[in-house]
Amino acid sequence: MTTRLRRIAHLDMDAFFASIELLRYPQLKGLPVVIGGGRRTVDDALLAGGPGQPGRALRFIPLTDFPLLKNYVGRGVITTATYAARQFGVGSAMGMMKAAKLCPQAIVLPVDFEAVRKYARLFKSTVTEIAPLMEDRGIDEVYIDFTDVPGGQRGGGRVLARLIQKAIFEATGLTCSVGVAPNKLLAKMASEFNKPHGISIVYEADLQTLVWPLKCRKINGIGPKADEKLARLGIQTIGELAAQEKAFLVAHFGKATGAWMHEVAWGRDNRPVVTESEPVSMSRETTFDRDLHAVRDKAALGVIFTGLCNKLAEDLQRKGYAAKTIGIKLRYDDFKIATRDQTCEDFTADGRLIRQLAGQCLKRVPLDKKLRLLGVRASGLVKATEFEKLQNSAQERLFRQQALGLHAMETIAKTNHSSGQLF
DNA sequence: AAGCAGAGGTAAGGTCTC
DNA sequence: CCAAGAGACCTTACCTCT
Repeated sequence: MTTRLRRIAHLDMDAFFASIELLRYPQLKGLPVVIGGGRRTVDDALLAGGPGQPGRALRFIPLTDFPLLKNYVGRGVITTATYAARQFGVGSAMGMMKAAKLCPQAIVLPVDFEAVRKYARLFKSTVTEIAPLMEDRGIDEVYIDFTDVPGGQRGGGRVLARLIQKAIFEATGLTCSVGVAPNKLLAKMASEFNKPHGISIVYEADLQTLVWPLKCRKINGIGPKADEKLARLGIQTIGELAAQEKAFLVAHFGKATGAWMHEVAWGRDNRPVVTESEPVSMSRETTFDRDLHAVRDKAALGVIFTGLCNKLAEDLQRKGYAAKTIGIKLRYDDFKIATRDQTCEDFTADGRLIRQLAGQCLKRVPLDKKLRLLGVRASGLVKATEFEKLQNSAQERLFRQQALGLHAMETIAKTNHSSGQLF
């Protein structure tokens, strides 16, 4: 009996958001379609025409009635594009205006978050029914530990990958790509090898032939900045990265990052597949329709700021968390970002208190330039049940009640005082 | 009294990902 | 004026405590 090979799969849904729209509007199959545009509805953001309310019975809308990218106005970005649209160089995170220049004839649709969540639940529950050790990696991808799943070793994982791929298609009508490898790092790369609707199986011995020729940028964790720095050092491919002394990488990228780069270039990664995790922070942020001035647009900003705080408080309460640290984020018209944090004595999920703490942060940040974005963040989270336990412990209780009482009074006093001068 | 080392917390900025 | 929103994690600096 041979020992079992560690087999980790990475599963990535193909053009997830766009494919969901193609299920709803089959007449768009094969056409360039982009999904996105920020939080606005398509109707808000378009100059003229459109199919009306997305999500209605629109199967039979004539093609001429769909809104076109060339008519888009606003500040959004592309979330996903169909493969037909990608032919034109349009892709995720690209500004809508830039995309409109590349492919003006593309049809633009808003994200239907409800549908996306529904399909995400469906594909993930399909996966866990077959292979229970699944790690959630956002809305449209997961890692799966095949090692001990029946059939997970056959064909290096190909048999199980095909089974899961088929089950997902039957449950959702959507396709995905799967990579199976000895670890998460390689599995993630492998899932891209045969996109869309592909499977690729990678063994340790494939490192030099399949991985080393790839650009460093293909490593999950090496983004545009690190890639550019590597390029300046004359390092383009993962193989070239693997050829560097660890000490050299540490000297240029720091102790942690340098050592990590050396490891991943050699295909080494022992991170486990993690099925449960606690959130570290929650936030709400919004980009304004136009840049706002801290003094001139004081009233509008105040309304937005309070709204963000209240939404964040709702999020915390709905998910059952309280926060110890409240922070703000500003993006100025020149795209520079400023953040401020404030840690408080008690954990809170209260909109008024969050607004007050965030207001204090706002006083510590320069407000001379126009603002493009405003955000509020809660960190230092604790589960509300734990929070209540703390509150209910006999000695803590009295103290907390006194502190809360004082805080409430302070909050009212300070808010009344400061709301007039902030904006 | 001053200095140092290590741990741990807070704050600000930055990078990366989907 | 092309460049969203949400979240995780890293680095550096600074402070406090021991």
